[in-house]
Amino acid sequence: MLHSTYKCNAGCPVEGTMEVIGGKWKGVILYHLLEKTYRFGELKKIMPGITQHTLTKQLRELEAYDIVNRKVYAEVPPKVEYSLTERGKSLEKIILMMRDWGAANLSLAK
Amino acid sequence: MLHSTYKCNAGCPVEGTMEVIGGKWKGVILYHLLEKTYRFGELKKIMPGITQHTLTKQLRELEAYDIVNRKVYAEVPPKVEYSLTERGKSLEKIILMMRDWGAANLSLAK
DNA sequence: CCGTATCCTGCATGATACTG
DNA sequence: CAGTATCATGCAGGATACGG
Repeated sequence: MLHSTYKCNAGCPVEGTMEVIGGKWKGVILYHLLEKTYRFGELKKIMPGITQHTLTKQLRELEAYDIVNRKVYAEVPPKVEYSLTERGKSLEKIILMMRDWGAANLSLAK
Repeated sequence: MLHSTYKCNAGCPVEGTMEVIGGKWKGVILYHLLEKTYRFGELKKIMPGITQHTLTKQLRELEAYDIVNRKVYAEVPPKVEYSLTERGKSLEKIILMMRDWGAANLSLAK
């Protein structure tokens, strides 16, 4: 979700943040990682709709922005854990507010 | 930005909010409307990168979510003003936090 | 001035299969 | 288990032209 061809104006920081957390699944990923560290397979399990390919990509992008930390254990079978970096944790309020707003304003329940 | 085929889980409200404000320009639009009411042409002017087509579409989507209000003046030449609804204003904190986070964490300056 | 109508394109996301 | 490699696709967003 990179919009490199941006005519910058006063609203830019807002859009910049959108680019970081604006992927289709990034909000959910961050929301889960807020709670605890997760292994790759666990994330896949709690987000049944996402494919392996896409999950990997979104995690890599979050990693590139220094939002999530990727810890690889040199074991067999492999084990990879994802957690929030300090910068990632600084998004907590935003994520939680988005959750609350969504819960209050959208009829996602059923 | 509708993802109708969603496997819902705990993170859903977050994603729901993302769908509402997650368009490429919606963040900026909302950020500007936070400040004051704008006419269509004014919005276009302060967001030089967006096309008329896309601006119209994003505004219509925000309108559909009851985030912005569209007021048409029966004049010649036509005059259309966009403002935030109450629901739109309730997003203010989120938008401002996104702005602050972006300003603090991204090197968009210059 | 504020749109809508067409047409087009890139890229985010997905499906599927294979590997260290 | 946690990925890459390929290939496919839908749709958000853009270019352009026209209309009330």
